[in-house]
Amino acid sequence: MKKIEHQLQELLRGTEEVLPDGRLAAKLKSGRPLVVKAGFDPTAPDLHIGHTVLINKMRQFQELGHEVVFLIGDFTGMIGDPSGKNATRPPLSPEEIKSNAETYQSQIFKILDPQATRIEFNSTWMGKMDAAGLIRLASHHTVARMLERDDFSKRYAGGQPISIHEFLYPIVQGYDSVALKADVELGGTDQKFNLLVGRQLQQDFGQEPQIVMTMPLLEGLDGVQKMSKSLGNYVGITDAPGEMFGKIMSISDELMWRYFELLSFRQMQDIATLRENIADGMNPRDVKFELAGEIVTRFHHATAATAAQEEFIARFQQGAMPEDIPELTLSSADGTLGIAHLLKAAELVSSTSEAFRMIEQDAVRIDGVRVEDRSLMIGAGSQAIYQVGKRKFCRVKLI
RNA sequence: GGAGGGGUACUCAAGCGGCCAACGAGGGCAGACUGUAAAUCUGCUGGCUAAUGCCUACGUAGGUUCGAAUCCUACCCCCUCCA
Repeated sequence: MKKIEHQLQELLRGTEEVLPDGRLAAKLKSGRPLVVKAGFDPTAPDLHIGHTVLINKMRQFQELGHEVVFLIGDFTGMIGDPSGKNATRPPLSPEEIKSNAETYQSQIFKILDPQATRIEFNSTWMGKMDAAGLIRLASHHTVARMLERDDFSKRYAGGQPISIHEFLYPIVQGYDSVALKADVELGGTDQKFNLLVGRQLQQDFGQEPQIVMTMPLLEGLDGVQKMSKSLGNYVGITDAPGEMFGKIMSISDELMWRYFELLSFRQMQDIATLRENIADGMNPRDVKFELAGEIVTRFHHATAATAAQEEFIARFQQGAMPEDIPELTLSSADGTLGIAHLLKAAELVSSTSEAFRMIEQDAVRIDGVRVEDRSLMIGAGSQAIYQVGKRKFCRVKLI
């Protein structure tokens, strides 16, 4: 194992908070592999790269020789974590939980070493616990402490309902740490309260309390709001290489450094060097290529990354058409079709009204030539590439 | 159970009988600029139509009126205060 200082430096990279202060070094000094736990609520089966910030941290622990436990909260999934939400969340069915958990596993091994990762389900111990046991467990925490949690207190003050079972979520999550004898628990900043409950329960159960490490929630492509599927500002880890590459290239130069810190496996020193290079006049775009390439390689292959970059250069720097343009054959009723209808049929626009707007805004091209006449009729037998804006293309054959 | 306030486009939020497909802001899209961006500037942002124009929309259902998002009635939902 590497030296303590070295381990610490790497482990602290990008972390939001490590509690309690200074205790991590002491744990590391014990010399034994630490049990590092991170729990996942099986609600969102499709991960985006924002979720991988945490998984990357797990990987670091793994590389340093610690025992990483990927805990799937199948039991807690039945409760539905209220963290960060101002409303009660509907619980999942056992079938949904099962299939989501499987999706998780297939996705995380793009980052974690499958051999060295321990996967646990908290139903293993929680499923066996009877009602009396749960009541006994619940006696370890108080309502007042529960209400310290921001979202609970807000809802309580705001007169919104809090179901009793929601109080059980942090308690069960905390008990997971007891069951696993966790040394460290990782989570997003929104998990801080739950993670701290784990410390308290461990102490009650006569264990040394775990170290709590929180990771920031990654900003989305817009650089402002948190990355989330519902906001559409995300990069999914199952996105196609070209799409993934393009999305990362679209982030601002400033945000790029944040992504380097939280998503790249490069050493911080390397990243500092890149910063210097840009200060010396290097094009930030080329550095962003490095980042995009690394991410695409991680979730696909190095060859896919190279291809994505070449395509990107061809398309945006040289204005070439993309290679994989969808093809479509349309038939016309009377041998001719209005441009607006054609664009709508090709799903390049959502309505003919939108098609007209796009034409008026100089956004429509046929084989690279701008369309200016909104009443343009396309004759049967023609074949051309239709383009709306910079990104939407379709090769349409009209018969 | 009682009293009051409110439900408007993707979101927030004006309008309070005709000039309203509905001010403004955010978001989104497009164009210019660029490094692909970001920032900035400009435009667009219900549907149908070659076009004049037509149709559908302001919680729901009716009504008054030449004419309603705006007035009336009933209903549904949300919020605040009291019990």
